[in-house]
Amino acid sequence: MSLLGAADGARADRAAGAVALLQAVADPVRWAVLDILADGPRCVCDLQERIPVAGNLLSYHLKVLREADLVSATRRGRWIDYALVEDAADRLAAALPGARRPVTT
Amino acid sequence: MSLLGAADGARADRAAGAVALLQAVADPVRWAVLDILADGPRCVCDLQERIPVAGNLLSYHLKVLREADLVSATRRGRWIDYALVEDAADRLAAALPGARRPVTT
DNA sequence: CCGTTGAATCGTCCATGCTTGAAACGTAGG
DNA sequence: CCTACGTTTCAAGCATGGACGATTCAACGG
Repeated sequence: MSLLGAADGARADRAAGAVALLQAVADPVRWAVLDILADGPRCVCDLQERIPVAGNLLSYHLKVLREADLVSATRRGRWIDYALVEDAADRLAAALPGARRPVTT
Repeated sequence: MSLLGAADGARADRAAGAVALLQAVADPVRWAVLDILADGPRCVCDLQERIPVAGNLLSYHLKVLREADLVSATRRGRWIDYALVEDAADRLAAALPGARRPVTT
């Protein structure tokens, strides 16, 4: 029960996952990626022309988002399409402090 | 127009403030503080007994939250009460990527 | 095959933010 | 006043995450 006192069990359970999720979003590049993907799936090359950062750097941030289970990647020939995971928006909303519903890990 | 290409003006406008807000929340201590304050105002000593971190450290994180305009502090005698700013929840919800409404700075 | 393109991975460097300990500040009480 | 308490501020140390360059991988086209 990492941070909160033993009395706050339920709160502590939400905390770890919620913070991890928010940390994934709280970066300029990753926020931009998610905001673009909110409009629908995009291939990496498409993201790259809208977010002016080095290709390898974008790849790094996509990996972080993948490991947070916020986006999914599917190869389409030479390209790779990224899309928001279906419940991404819900999980993020639930991760905000004070949210009534728990974070689904 | 920091990150997003010139074509994404509106998105870029939201980005900076949104990320700043999310960065303030994406920390275990600050998340715990906000989650507790969501139930109502609390004095620092009250927060301190529910979040087992050093006093000065808690004070540091409270300052970050103050500077993000998420919480307000008012002195009551020897103690200082912290409370969520009224529109804190709305501002946070609006800061999530894909949110339809812009972030009010 | 071989070159090219889209994308991911690796190794390294650097800055930023969290943590810690000590000191300072404001308030109340004896 | 002088002390005690609650809280903040200051001056470090330290770790971690993000940036960069070079390399690797996978798919397609000639």
